Amino acid sequence: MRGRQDPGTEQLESLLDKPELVITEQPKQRGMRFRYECEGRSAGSILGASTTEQNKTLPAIELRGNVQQVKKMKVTVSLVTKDIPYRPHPHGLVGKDCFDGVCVVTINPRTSRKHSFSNLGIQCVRRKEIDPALEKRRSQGIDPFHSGHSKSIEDIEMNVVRLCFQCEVEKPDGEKYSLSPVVSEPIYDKKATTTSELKISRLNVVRGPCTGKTEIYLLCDKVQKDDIEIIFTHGEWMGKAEFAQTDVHRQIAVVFKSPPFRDLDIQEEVDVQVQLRRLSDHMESEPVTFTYLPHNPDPYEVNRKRKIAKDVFGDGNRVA
DNA sequence: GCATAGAGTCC
DNA sequence: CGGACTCTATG
Repeated sequence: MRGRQDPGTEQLESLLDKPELVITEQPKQRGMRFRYECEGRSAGSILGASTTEQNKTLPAIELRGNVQQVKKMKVTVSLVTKDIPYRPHPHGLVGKDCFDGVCVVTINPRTSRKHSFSNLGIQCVRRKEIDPALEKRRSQGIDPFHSGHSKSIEDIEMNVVRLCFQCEVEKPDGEKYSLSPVVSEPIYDKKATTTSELKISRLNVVRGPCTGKTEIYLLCDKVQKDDIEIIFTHGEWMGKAEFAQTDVHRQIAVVFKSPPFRDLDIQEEVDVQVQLRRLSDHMESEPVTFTYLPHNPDPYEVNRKRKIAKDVFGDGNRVA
């Protein structure tokens, strides 16, 4: 920019001049339960977002830029609220390198500019401990975005946090300065039904007429009766199951009626997908299969006999 | 008092 | 780690 001849190179160099902290592996957003202090210390480990069954990854950060100007770096990880302004969160981090709810690591970027965080757990505080916990953060000097810890904070979402990485860099001459803090994607408490993963356990009926109205019992992990729907899909088509909130039994079962399929004249079975969907965040469960059966308005099978006759003696386009 | 669901504990 | 239990808040 600035009318230089080679803006690409200049841009790159200016980037290199300014060290910058980046998250190279986000934390996995769902699947981990926040643990209370009373549940013991091993609060599990936050995994990386790209974790698979075969290959576990970990949340990781990296210092980008001109590392020659950095003697060492101190990274402080704390929890902040999901929404802006990112306030200190009363919940704490426990596990490796964690003390008083905060994780601190010192890194020599000339040795490794990356760091991955293993064995990080989220320890939740009880509601009555929110204020003391926030007071503790204040005494620790943790307030990455200078939110000022605004006073009445009963409206903190307790089921979701973000990791916040603060980085203090020390130059060779001993001078220290702080980089812009970086926040991760939100991490949701698995135990909270408002945000947990949706899962269909089983259906008692998996086949029914394409005209719908089949009564089906669905067992599932805990849902909220006022925030859930059941969708049937097949390609572009979608139908919604019919049920009332009173048909949701203690959060773990739903009795509903299948919707009619788009095509009531199907001649063969059609498999469709059934999913739970949360209204508030559009999260969907893994699908289970339901099979629509042809409606039979032809009790004497006149059409079927005609069809057979056509297939056998017809126009020659069909060969058995 | 009853029912429901969220919070917190226990194993 | 996850199920199940108890306790508590709400209506």
